[in-house]
Amino acid sequence: MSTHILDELEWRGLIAQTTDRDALGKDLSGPEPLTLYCGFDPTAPSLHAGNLVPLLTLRRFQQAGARPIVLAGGATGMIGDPRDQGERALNTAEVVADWAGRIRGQLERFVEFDGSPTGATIVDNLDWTGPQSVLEFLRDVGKHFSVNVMLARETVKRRLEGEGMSYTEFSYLLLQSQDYLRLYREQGCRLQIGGSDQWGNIVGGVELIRRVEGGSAHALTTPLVTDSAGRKFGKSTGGGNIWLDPAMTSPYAWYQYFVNVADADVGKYLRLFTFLSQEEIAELDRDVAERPHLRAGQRRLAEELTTLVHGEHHTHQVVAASQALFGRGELTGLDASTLDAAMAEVPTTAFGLDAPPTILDLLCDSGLAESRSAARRAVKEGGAYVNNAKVTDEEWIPAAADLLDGGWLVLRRGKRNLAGARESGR
RNA sequence: GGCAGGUUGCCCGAGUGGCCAAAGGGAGCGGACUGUAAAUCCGUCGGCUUAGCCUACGAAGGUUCGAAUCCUUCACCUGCCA
Repeated sequence: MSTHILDELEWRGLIAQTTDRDALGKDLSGPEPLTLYCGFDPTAPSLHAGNLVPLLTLRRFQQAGARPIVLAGGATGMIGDPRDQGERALNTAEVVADWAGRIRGQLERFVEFDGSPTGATIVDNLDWTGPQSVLEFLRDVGKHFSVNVMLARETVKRRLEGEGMSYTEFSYLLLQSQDYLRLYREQGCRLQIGGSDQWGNIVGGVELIRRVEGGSAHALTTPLVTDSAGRKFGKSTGGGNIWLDPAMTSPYAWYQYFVNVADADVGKYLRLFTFLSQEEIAELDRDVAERPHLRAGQRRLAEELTTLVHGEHHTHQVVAASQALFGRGELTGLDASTLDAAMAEVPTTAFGLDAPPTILDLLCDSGLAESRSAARRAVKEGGAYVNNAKVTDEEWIPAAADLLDGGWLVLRRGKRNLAGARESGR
């Protein structure tokens, strides 16, 4: 099984680069489970869909008999990995700590902590980086890095050609390299994986391990996922990232994002993000090619990913909600419990009929519109609906007769952005 | 430390005294067409108590009836020189 993991990953399109592949394959099929790690920096309060690529790869390795370590970057998140868009604004220690805690909670859900030889471990690099003194760091780690080599790195070169970069960000490589060295020493970690933008940082650790310990460690990166139009995966909905945190991206919105994946991308995404077998995926590929209007691939992809992130219960609710609410059919036939369940998956707001809100208020309060101007625009453009009926008057207010079972109004902006508003009496 | 150039809306980028909430492009959003797809087309795209007002062109002052545009100081970036 474990000898095939690399072939499996290759088939799924999950390998961007690796260090000596044969050596890695050999280590993976040794008698002991290979220990590997992947780090995630808290640059936001939640992981986003793109983070799933390396994270699920970690899980695939675990299923293939390796032992995963997930690392929350409480320390590295304070510094910021250099990126092309320019110098990052530093977040306060409190914010980073808070985010690191949230992300840690999310990370824990994707690998098994069963205490077995392949049971996962979770660590935070702040635990060892925090207490370290600058002098220790400079002597023990810094001494092994050549500035000449660091300057030759692609990200660094691009930044130097542009707006430059601070010493702080320049040092990021050393921190991540040190993490790898630590885990190599203390946990026998021999492989680090990450997104393809992490290649340089990972290899930095590989070289540090060779210099300091004379040991050999591996690097493997997953590709940056883009859609067929070249857009970064997970970025195109709602003007930003789609997040794992259900408070930031509702399970319904999450499901809808995947249901809407373009035909040209479904096959690729099924390989990258699901644990379906090659046979199952081949069959879905055929369905997409022969009966595209059924969207079988998209539906399966959306279901798999919703279950993975939000659990089976939410998947059922979200699928039911989509069927109940999406058809543009009559909503008056739905009973209160169906509506309650559907509305639990989307943002909601409450109101009272004694002081009825206008359509603008409802759109804003429910989060369907970011501002009153945006709400006005939605109405003007014919993209605002209540109970599947288009609302064209900015002054529209709900009447008792508009309420569905359970006191609900189903609000919609555009084709697929849903929210609920509930009459709360009083 | 000196000299030169730069800092514009989510991003890129035009704009050198009024016609500038700021050209153009991209992204986003809404609509049409479809299959909740792609491509294409149309519209929209700072905020608000929306025929009006407020906030905005690195920051703070100043000149002017009027400033993104002129002046001063500051901050940051880039390049050349030391």
